Amino acid sequence: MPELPEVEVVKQSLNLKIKQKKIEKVIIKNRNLRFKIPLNFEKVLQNRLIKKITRFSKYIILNFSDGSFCLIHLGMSGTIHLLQKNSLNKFTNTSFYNSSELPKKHNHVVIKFKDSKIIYNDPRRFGFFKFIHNKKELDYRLSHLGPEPFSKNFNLKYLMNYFLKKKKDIKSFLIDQKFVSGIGNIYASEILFLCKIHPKSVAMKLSKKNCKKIISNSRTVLNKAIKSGGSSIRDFKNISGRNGNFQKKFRVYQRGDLSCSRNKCNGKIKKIFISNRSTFFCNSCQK
DNA sequence: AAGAGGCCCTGATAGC
DNA sequence: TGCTATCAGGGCCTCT
Repeated sequence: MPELPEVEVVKQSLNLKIKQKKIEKVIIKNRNLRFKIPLNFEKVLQNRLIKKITRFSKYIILNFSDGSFCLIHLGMSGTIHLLQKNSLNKFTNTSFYNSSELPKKHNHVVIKFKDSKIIYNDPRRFGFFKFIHNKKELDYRLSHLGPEPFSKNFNLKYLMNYFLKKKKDIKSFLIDQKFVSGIGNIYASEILFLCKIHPKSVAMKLSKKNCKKIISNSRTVLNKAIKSGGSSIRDFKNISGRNGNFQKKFRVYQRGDLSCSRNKCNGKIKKIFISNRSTFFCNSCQK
């Protein structure tokens, strides 16, 4: 669920709240995330100063002052909550998420600072925390990822060349992080709707014009989503982004059987499965 | 090389 | 009421 825009919103919030803070203590309540958190993780992070928080694709990166990093992935259901000490020295939830109450279950990781702490909650445990020693190791860890949609490397030449012998459908490539990184299942459908391209279109058969559309609409959709604070779907009580409003602007995602919202289009939104992932498109204007 | 499929996990929901 | 089945999907893995 957290795709590039949601992760970007969390990153921005973290930069406002925990930049230049020193980690006083780390508490792991459950090590069994996507990758097992090693036993020395708490000690390794302790006393490190967070210089800044950056993001690549769907990864959040804590940049420490000594050149090391902590790589964080939210998986599908990961959320980060911030608690700050009030004047009575009690922690109050000033979360990045709407829920005024901290979730009771699945609070796996706690990182404490002098006056605040962040809590990582993840019911499905598809996310992870990983300590990275230096820039070289970070680059290696992320080296399998394709360019972000915003990158100048995500250009017409790159697409045309990449698609040369690709017989698979375009929708699968949009969510393939090796091709382009940051787009997930929700935004893939939204992007193709704006392009008027059918999700099952064979990649190698796409015209230059359509490749250009894919590039520009990927950027458009993700930028709009970031400006709307990301998308919040399904569990509105707990996972709803504080400013997450983009779900209200979905043109096709989760709109199966509804009429197409495009001007003068009489089509209907259809839901199909591509590689076991739900995919939404208009049966009239997406060719 | 490319593509298909499976697995990890919990919670919400549907159907009986 | 309580049971079971299905779906949600990001990343990584294996197999052909």
